[in-house]
Amino acid sequence: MTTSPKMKTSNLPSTKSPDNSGRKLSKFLCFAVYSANLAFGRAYKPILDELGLTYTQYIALQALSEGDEQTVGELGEKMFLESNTLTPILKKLELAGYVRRQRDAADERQVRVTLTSAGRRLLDTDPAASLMDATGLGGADFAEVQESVTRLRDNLLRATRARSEKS
Amino acid sequence: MTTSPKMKTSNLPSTKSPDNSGRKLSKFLCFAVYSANLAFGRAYKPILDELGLTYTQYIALQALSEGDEQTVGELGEKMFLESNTLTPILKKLELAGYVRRQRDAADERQVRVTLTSAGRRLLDTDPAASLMDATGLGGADFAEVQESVTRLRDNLLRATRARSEKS
DNA sequence: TCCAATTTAATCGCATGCGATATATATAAG
DNA sequence: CTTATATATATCGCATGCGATTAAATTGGA
Repeated sequence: MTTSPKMKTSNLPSTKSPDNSGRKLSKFLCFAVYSANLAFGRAYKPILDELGLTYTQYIALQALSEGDEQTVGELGEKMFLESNTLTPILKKLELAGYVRRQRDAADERQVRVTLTSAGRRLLDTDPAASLMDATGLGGADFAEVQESVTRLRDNLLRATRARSEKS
Repeated sequence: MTTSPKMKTSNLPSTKSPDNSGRKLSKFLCFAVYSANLAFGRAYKPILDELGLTYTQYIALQALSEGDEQTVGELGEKMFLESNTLTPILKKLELAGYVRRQRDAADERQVRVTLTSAGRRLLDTDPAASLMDATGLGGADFAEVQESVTRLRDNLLRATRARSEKS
């Protein structure tokens, strides 16, 4: 969260300032991302409801389609989540029949997760295809926004990691 | 969520296809936004922990700084949330002393919410100032990404709204 | 070999989001 | 005036995220 550097100086005092116009929510990049994420979830909802999936479950299936026999940890690296969040989600996907979970025989600590044929079939229908239009972005803009947001994410994670290592 | 149209055709069969390279998570705009939102939350966490605030509570305070005596509904329009989510958050902020909540005398259905002087003081310290660097974006890029993501959000919400009205 | 440190998942508690519903107030119809 | 409808907020249940802890398996060192 940040105000632009320019506004910052003109915005400092405010012990009594009734003028907070420089602090509008719309100026915050973090809020843009926060609310865009809510908007994506709402756009997906009607489609995923029909499939009995949640947004996160759907993303997990996509991540699982990248490779068979992934461990929970590997999946977590892709999704930026850990087992505390993933385990309950994967159990639900298993119960729904989209995923198979089993301990690795060579290392019983790990759990290997793989899409079932039902899971693969579901993704092959490309349920979210209709949402392309909803973004209002042409192919070029789409790729551009996708790339800037990804870079932003990686910058934030790198900075956060650096901070926590310093302490 | 979408694969690029080009890849889609080359990706259809997969009854046995081990090649799902066209379906990589990194190709999904929704995942970029999803994970960037997680990254923002993690970047804010150490700062907000010191203040005893959560990320959403912090955003709510920012929204409240835009005007005094906002109703829950008005705040919800800014944050894209409704009373089911906001009420518990506002009660916590009230308990923490950053916010005042009181029924509107003229219309007892509404609740007016206003920052206390403690709440205003907290925002005046600009706790998230240090995160500007973490974005890795210069002022120009910052504004540009902010604007594209906001437009994306508004497109999605408009499309979602249109769909739900048609049904 | 034996045992302490490490690694991987899973569990638990708390704070959102959100659909569905409940409650209280205000407004409109008759 | 009385009642039906509409509106604003709050409550409840479920599904994430996430810090803290636990449990089980593996690894490394004495």
